[in-house]
Amino acid sequence: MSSAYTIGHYVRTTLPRIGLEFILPSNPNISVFHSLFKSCSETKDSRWAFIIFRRLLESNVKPSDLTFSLLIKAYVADASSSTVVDSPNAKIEANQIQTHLRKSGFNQYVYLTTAFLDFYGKLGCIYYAQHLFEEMPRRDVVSWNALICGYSRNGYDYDALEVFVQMLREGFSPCQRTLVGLVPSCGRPDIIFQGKAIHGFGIKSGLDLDCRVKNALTSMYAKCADLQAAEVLFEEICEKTEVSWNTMIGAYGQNGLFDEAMLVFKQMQKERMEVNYVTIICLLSANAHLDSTHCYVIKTGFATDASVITSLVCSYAGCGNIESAGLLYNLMPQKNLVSLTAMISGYAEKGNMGLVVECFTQMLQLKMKPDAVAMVSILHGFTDPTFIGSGLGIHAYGLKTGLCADCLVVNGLISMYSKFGDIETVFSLFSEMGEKQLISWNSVISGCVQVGRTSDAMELFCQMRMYGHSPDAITIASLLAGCSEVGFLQFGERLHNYVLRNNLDMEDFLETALVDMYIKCGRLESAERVFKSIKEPCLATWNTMISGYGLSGHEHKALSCYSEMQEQGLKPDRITFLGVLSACIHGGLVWEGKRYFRSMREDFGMIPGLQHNACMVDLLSRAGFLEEAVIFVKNMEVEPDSAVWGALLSSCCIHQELKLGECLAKRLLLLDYNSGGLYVLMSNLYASKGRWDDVARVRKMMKDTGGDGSSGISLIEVSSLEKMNNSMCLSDLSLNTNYWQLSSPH
DNA sequence: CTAGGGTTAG
Repeated sequence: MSSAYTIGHYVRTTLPRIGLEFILPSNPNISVFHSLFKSCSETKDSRWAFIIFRRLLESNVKPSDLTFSLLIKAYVADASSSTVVDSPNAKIEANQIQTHLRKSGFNQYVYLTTAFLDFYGKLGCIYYAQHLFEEMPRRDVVSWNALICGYSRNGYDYDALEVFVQMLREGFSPCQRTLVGLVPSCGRPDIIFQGKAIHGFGIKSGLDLDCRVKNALTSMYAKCADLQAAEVLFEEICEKTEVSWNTMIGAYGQNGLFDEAMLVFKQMQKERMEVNYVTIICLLSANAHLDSTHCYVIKTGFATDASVITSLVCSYAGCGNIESAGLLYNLMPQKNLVSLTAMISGYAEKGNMGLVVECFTQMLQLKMKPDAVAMVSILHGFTDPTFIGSGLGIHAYGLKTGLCADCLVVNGLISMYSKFGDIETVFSLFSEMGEKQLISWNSVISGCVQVGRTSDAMELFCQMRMYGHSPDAITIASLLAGCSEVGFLQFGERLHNYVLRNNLDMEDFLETALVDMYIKCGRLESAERVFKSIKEPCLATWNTMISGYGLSGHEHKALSCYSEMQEQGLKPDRITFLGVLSACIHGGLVWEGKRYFRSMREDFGMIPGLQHNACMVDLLSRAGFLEEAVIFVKNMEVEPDSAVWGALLSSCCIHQELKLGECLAKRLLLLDYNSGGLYVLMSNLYASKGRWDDVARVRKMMKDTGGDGSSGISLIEVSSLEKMNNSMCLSDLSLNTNYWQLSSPH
């Protein structure tokens, strides 16, 4: 025994560098191989396990059941790290070992088949596990546990529950481990009811007294946002382990209670609990102060832990500090899919698609297998039609690899094609989807609104209700945006009512969408009412209200709204200034406009963009200061674009400045600005001077270039009434029919 | 048993 141990120890330290032949005696016996397998387990390195097994067969040594047990243990010990799980070899090797197991007849040992079953579950090969289980002539509680755990950890939550019921029916008595494997499957709002039943079962059987069962239950309730239940369970645990504490930190973090998470962490240290790497990961996901946590990681020596570094990369990338994320990522000796995906999503958020594509290439070079989440992160970056080529490429990659079968990926594709304006592809992707989740409906509805097909969005909304989905804040916000676009006030009001009656979470974007809808539909008072009801409007909502006042011709209200916003301690952004400046244009407030334009740079350090400059040109020229406007354009730091020249030109129309107008029109044509608007303006300009020949000439030019202006569309609300009523009677929006009759058409 | 990457809105 002692010599075997020595060999094992020797192997552990030197195996990777010297060949196996060097260590093996000429006539090795079985115990030598056993101790080699043991050392693989100890070092959590299964890379040599298969080679050793081959040598064993070559040496004509007959394996025993213990051989297989130790061999599979070597794999399972390594399976906790992701390397063996990601390795395609592990699956093939396990298959081969299993064949030998059958040949030698040792598969009659329940414990050996169960060990394989468990390993297949850990590798994610759940169908192999299932198959093995079905083939087993005899099973024990451990076999059932392994199958339940396999289903559970691979996301087959219903199957896990079903197997549990079957297990009870066949008269097996669950143990603590059964529940520990099963309970994580119930951490979903749709099956928390079953989770509570299991909890009850645990109480009745006394199995819930086990700390690990209680940990799992705590986490289950936290995942369903039932923090009270989680707290009660946590308190109930007599001997809390570090896992219990981590679970509670995670519970608060997942539900946005960051201060509470921090308190639990402090309490944990007070109780002299040992902080482990999962604690750090939980803290990071609970929005702990990034710099301090990073320091803490370095001081406590967790900086060598790959999972911790991965989490740090994710946190830095998530808060927009992609530089720090990149520095850390580059220092990682062993890159992994999660950290690289975090990098991709950071670059995508910043719109740096060059680097996104580079990361994707790196992913393939490093032989990582992109999964659905990685795909979605990449797709997310393709924000406009300039990326159609790369977007199609990624779509093709998804088709080839089978990743497009994942509805996550299809959702990503739907929103990408919406941004490309390719609504036909959106529809075909959507119709080919099997089970359509709420998020898929939302994606396609928002896609319709984005490309200006509001009536299709409404129709889809009806269908969505027919399929039994309840709209959420995002559905409503998308539809409200559609209402704003076509001025569909009554539908917008119904949506508002739906929000109020169903206590939908009044998130920032929903409030903003409501205010915007009322403004665009010409209901300033309603917009004001909604705005005043908001406790703490966010910057976007303030911006909407400011520009709304401007749009409605209340420039002074817009400006006082702007001051009020600053009194609330909010800092304006570029969009705020667009609202403020356009309000000045509407009111002809030249002096004020100039002041705000200056303030943008002097008080807030923002460099005015093209749009801000166009506003100034518009402001000056409309008010008749054409000469000053021209000087302003000449002094601009950025190259003027069509909007700037267009603003000048339209003022020439108002002030009948023919010569300047002609000069500007030429410039615009040189900019390749070939829009009907330009010809219409010029035609009007000539008409104002009575130069009818020129009018005819411009009109002909317009026809020749095919730019006959965009035809106007008039929308009357009543025309959509029927469609809307259809939608309403399917939803509980229509339950209140009185409202519908009482509200007079506006 | 606890844990890290993602989607719809803006």
